[in-house]
Amino acid sequence: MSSGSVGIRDVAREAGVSVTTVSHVLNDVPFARVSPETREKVRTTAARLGYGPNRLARALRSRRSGVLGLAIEDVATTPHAGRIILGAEQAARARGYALMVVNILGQAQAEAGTQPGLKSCREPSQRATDPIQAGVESLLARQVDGILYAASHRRVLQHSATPGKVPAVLLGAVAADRSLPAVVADEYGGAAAAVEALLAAGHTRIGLLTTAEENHSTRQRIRGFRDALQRAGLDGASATGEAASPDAFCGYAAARRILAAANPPSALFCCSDSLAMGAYRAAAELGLSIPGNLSVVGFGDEELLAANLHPGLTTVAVPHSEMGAWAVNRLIDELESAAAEAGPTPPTGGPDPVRLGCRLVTRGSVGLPDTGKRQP
Amino acid sequence: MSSGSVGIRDVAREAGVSVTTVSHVLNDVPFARVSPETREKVRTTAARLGYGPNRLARALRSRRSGVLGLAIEDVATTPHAGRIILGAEQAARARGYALMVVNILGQAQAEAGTQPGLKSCREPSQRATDPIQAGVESLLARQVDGILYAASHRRVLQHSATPGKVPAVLLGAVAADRSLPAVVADEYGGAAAAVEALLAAGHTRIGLLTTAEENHSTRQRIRGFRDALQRAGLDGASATGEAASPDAFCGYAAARRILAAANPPSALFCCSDSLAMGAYRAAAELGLSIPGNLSVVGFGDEELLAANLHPGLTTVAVPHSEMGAWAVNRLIDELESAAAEAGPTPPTGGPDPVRLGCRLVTRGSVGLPDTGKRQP
DNA sequence: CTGAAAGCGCTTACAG
DNA sequence: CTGAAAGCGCTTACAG
Repeated sequence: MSSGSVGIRDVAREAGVSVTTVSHVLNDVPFARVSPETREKVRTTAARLGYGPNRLARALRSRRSGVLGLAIEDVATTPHAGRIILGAEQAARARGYALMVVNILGQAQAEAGTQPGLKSCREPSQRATDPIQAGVESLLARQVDGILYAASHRRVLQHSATPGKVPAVLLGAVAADRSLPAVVADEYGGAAAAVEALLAAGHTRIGLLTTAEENHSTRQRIRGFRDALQRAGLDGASATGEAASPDAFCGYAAARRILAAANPPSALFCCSDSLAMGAYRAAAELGLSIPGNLSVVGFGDEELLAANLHPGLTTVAVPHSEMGAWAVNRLIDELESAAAEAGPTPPTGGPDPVRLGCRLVTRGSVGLPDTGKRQP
Repeated sequence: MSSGSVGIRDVAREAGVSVTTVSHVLNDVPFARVSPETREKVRTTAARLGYGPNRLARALRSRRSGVLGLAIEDVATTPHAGRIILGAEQAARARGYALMVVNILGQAQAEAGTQPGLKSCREPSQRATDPIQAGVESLLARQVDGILYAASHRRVLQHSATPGKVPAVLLGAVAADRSLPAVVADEYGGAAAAVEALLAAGHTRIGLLTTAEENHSTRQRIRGFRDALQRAGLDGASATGEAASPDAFCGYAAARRILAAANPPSALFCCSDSLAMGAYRAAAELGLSIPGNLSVVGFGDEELLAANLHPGLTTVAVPHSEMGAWAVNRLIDELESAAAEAGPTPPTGGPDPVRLGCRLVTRGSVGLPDTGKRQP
C-alpha cells in the first residue's frame, strides 16, 4: 500500500494544491515557503491516501538513489560478515538509505597469493574476471550513491582510480595510497586489554599462542601482547608457541609444547578462539584445569566456540557491527555534505584508518594464577 | 565509466540511428526488426562509448527495478545467514538482478514467545513496531520486484495479505495458508542419512542426543533418526538424552547420562554440532576415544566447531546456499513468466515446500563399533 | 506563499 | 526495417 499506485499527483488533486507544493512539503524543502495550513492539509491527505514516494522516480530526477552498495568478501565463510551487514544495514535504514549487497568470492584464499586490489592491475581485457572489479561494477551499474568495501582480512587495497565516481569507505582494510576513509578494529588495543586482564588477575608468566601465518591482524595482536607485557616490566618472548595453521589442532600441538616447558606459563593469550580451543584440549590432556591451573584468553569472540567451551572462553570481541555502522555513517556524511555544499569532499579523515575498540568479553577462563603444586 | 554520463541518446547520435533503435538492439526486443548491420553498428558504438544503461530510468519506465529484496532474520547471530546471502546473491546476479538486504531483528528470541508473522495480527497502530512488517515495507518502498523472506528457524508464518503486491518466496519457513512458494532443508532426510552412515559402519546401538526445546527442525531430525532406525529393525527410543538447552554444556550433561547407562550406545546422533561438542567432552572424561570407542555424528556442519573438534566431526550440512539460489530462481521465474504472459501467476509449487537435500560431511568421528572390552 | 513547466534517461505503443 | 513522441513519477529552477 505504501508503494501502491497513489502518486504525488493524486495527493495534489485531493489536497487542492500543485504537485510542486506537495513535493516541497513532503520533502521539507528548506527554502520553500508554504503556509502551515497548506502543509497540514498536504500531510494529512498524503497519510490518508497512504502515499509513498516512488524512489525510482525520485532517484532518477535527483540523481541520488539513496542506496549504498556493500561489497563484502567471503560472506559465507567468515562469521563476521553477518555482523558487518547488521551494523551497516541498521545504520543505513536509520538514515533513510537502503543497502545493496554483492559478494566478493574467494578473497580469503586469493590473499595468500597476490594481493588483489579494489582496482586490479591487470590488463583491461582481464578485468571482467577480477571478482572485486566485477562486484563493484555491478553495484555502480545500479546507481548506488556510495560504496562500502569490507575485506575479510585486513590488508592494503590497491585502488588507483577509485571504484568509480562515487565515494567509498573501506572496512577492515586501507587503501594503498590512503585516499579512502577506512575503519578497522583496534586489535592491538584488544590484545593489550586481554593481557592487562591477565596481569590484573595476578599472572606474570603469560604465554602466547599464535600462528606462523603472516597476517596483519595477527601481527597487531602479537604486538599488543608484547607491548602490554613490556609496559608491565615482563618479558613477552619467553613462552611462545606458533601453530602451523590457525586451527584448533595446530593450536593444541603448539599449546602442548608451551605447557610442557620447564617453567610453563600460568596463562595463555591465544591469537584466535580456534587456537584457544586447541589449548583447552592440551590443558585437559595435561590434567590442567581451566581456570584453576591455567587461564586462557582468546580473540574473536566466536559465540559458537567461546560460549560452548567449558568453561566459557574469555575473549576479545571485534566490533564488526560498529564498524559497519561507522562506515555507513561516514559514507552518508560525505554524500550529504557533498550534496549540501558544492564544496570539495571533506577530508577523508587523514591518512590513518579509524580504529574502533575491541571489547574483552569475560566468561570463565581467567582465574588467579595457580599457586599450588601440580600433579607431576 | 560503465555508469558514466553517456546515455542512450549519445549512442544513437554516434551510430546515426534513433534512440528507439538503440533501445531495441541493446535490449534484444523480440519483435523488433532491425537489420544485422544496424545491430552491429549500435553494439560497437555502445561498447566504444562505454555505455551502460541507467537502471533507474529503465526501472521507472518499465515498472521493473530488477532488484530483489531479501529480508533475513538474525543475520548476525546465525551462521547460516551468510550462506543464504551468498547463494541468493550469486543466483540473482547471474540472472541480471541485484539484491537489497534488510535485517529482521530478534526473531530467534521472539519465536520462543508468540509466533510473529509476515503480517502481524496486531492493530494497525502497532504495525510500525513489528520488525518484520517494518523490514518488508522498507523493501517494498524501494520498489523491489519481489521478496525473499528467510526465517532463522523454520516455522509457520502468518501472512494473510501478502507482503505487498509483489511475489514472495519463503526460505526455511512456510506460510500458514500455504499460499507462498517455500524452500526448506530436508532435515528429516539428513538425519536419516546420518543414521544410515552409522548403520553402515556396523552400529546397532545408536543413541540420540537432542534438546528439550520444541522446535520444528529438531522434531524433523528426531523423526528422521527414529524412522531410519525402525527401517533397520532397531529401536530408537532406548538411549536418548535430552539437553536442557542446545549448547555444548547441556549436551555434555545429557551425553554423560546416556553413556553412563548399563548398555551404552556405540554411536551417538546429535541434533546439533554444539550438542556433539558436549558429547566429545563427555567421551573424553569417560575415557572413551572417538571414533575408537564411540562414534559421533552432528548436525549443522558449523565449520568452526566441526572442523576444530578432534577428530573432525562428521555432520550433516544444511544446504543454505542452495536454498538461497533456489528461492531466487523461483522468484525470478515467477517475475519473468508474469511479465511475458499476462496470464495468472503459475502455481506456487503446491501446498508443500520444496525440500533440498542435506549432505553428510564426513570427517573423522565415525568408526566401527567398539568390539573390545572397555576399561571399567 | 504557490504553481506551470521542464526534464532525469529510459521503454513502449504506434506510425510509417 | 526505423523513428517521432509520449510518458514512467518525481524534483527543481523559475515565474509570479
